[in-house]
Amino acid sequence: MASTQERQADLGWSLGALLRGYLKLSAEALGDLPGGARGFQVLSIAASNSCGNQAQIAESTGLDRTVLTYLIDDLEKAGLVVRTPDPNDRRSRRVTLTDAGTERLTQLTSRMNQVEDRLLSRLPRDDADSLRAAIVRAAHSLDDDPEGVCETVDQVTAEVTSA
Amino acid sequence: MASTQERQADLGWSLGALLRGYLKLSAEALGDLPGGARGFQVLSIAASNSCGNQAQIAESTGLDRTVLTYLIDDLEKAGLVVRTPDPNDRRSRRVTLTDAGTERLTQLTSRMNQVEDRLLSRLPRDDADSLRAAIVRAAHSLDDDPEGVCETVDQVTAEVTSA
DNA sequence: GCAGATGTTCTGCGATACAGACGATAATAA
DNA sequence: TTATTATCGTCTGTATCGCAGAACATCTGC
Repeated sequence: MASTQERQADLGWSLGALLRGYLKLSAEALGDLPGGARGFQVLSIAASNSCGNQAQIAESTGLDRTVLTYLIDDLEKAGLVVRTPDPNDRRSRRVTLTDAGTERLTQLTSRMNQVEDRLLSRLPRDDADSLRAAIVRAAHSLDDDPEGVCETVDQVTAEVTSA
Repeated sequence: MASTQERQADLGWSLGALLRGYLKLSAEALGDLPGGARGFQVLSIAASNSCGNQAQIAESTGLDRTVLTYLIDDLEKAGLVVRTPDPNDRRSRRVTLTDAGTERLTQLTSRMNQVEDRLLSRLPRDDADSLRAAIVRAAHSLDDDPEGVCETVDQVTAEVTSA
């Protein structure tokens, strides 16, 4: 165990490098999906009925609400989602998948799982599986953070955004 | 072991969430360092005499060379680094730390290690240590990738960039 | 009803990635 | 040597994105 003093503080670099690799592979896998990896995230969230309105999608993805407006516009134009007014609160719009969106998401999820496998393909299989699970667990641990570590931050995108 | 079909393809979201958290905490820890987390990465690379010129720094950090020009300008103005022409190839500039830069980097590395600890502080200590090491290992595994998975990608930043 | 809060959209601004051009320099070929 | 090509750093122009703030509709609480 390296002590704090001895370590090189390269977790940030490592996360950035992994995310860059992920986004690069995603770009191929997602083809012309509006918004690329961001669009895929929005579809995934919309599919999990857990959150309907744009504010929640913005918080979950870390995207700015102003960008989300246009991203959802594009997904809607592509016929993958629809905005429907929430009957309980007409200020907010529920974003739900169309049939075409559901089908597209199913295809893309399979391809994105392959992307994840490829990203970690240099690691021993078991290591890759457990690392993947551990990363997901660590990310979820931030959600409960009372200090709100996981809120939207400007620059994640600037460094790691996908085209 | 979830099969590819059953998984949710949320590694990308998780990496983004972790990086957002990291960048948020970094912003506090780095104060007025030019370029924030990006500036810290440049200082770290300049300190490891391994790579001197800007092209190598750009490749390692995933930053665009045009942005790097201005970022290094700012670090130079702050008296933390100096650009010196490489005597062996006068096209390229070696970026080296000044004494003040070395001192600053030492302080900041300590603070950034604390940031990494805080980021994973919701996990059991041993899990956090091994996860951190595994992430760093996985990131380095991309470097050797013959397919060049780890090259500069636009959007990592858009999603995960630091302020 | 009224004041304040919230959800969405729009505008303006700054930061960033990217493509492309440029000049200086280096490496290679003729 | 000379000419061609490639590389490094810089600069310009364009598009995208995060963010602050305003506007509008709507909800909540008084």
